[in-house]
Amino acid sequence: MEGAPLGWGRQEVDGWRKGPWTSQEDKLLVEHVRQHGEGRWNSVSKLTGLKRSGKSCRLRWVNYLRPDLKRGKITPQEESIIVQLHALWGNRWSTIARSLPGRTDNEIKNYWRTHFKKGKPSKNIERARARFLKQRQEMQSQQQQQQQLLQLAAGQVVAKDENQDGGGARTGTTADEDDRGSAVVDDACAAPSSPAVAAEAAAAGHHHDEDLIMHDAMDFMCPMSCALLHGAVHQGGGTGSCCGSTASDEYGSGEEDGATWGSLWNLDGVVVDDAAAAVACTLW
DNA sequence: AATGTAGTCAACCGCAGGCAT
DNA sequence: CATGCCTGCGGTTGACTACAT
Repeated sequence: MEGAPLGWGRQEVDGWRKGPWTSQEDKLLVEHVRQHGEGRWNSVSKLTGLKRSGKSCRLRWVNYLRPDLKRGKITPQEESIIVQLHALWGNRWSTIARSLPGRTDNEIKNYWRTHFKKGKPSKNIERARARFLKQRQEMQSQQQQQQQLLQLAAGQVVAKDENQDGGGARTGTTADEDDRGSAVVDDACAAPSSPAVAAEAAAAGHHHDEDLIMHDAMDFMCPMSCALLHGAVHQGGGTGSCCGSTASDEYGSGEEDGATWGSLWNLDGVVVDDAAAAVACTLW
């Protein structure tokens, strides 16, 4: 803290430039990525003459230069998503960022720190969070009930099957499926949107835990996600009224929100693959 | 108008995991 | 199998800006 200015005051350390990037450096980096693509960051300095470490180049690209970055303030909708996903995933900023196209983990991290870390969250956020937790609780108890019913039903089916030729009835599957409770949901999900995708996911094991988490998240966000997903997944179907409410019911003005959510949940995103989309809708 | 304070953003650091050798 | 390198992630820091006093 004494002597020479710390941090960005230092212009060069061990031959590497540090501190704020100049537009010239940005240019070089952008040009490099355009020619060689992302990755191999350590070769950037060799190929471009840029006196920046690979790490620094990557960071600059990811957080600032990437063309698909969304500029501007975090919207209330994005804020809600951040809160919900943070409740689920904690400080896994990059994971959260994947659910917010155009936003970087750094941005989200900063946003969280400044808005929620020490201060009190906005009313909007508190409401969102409370609702999320409540619904999650309700869903869990519902699933438990469902499970019990299924177990009862399974018992009956098994009894019947003893007389018939099994036929691979779903309800007669192994205990490990039953104890997950979500097996039924998964199965139901596969039907409406993309059986192939869902089947593939199921076959691959497909991060089952994360899927469950996504069930929760999508469950909560259903008012928004369903409307969109019906548009996106069942393209043109348009009758997506799986929920009582619409995206705009609770989250502000309709058209604008629709657009926002459209971009938020665009299908390039990691989160809303077909299977997850189906999950969200079947839950409602 | 000047100063202090809080908020925001960009960038760095250290660590961990994955992959090639 | 061990080692080293590269990449990605989360935490932290410092500069800048906006707002309040």
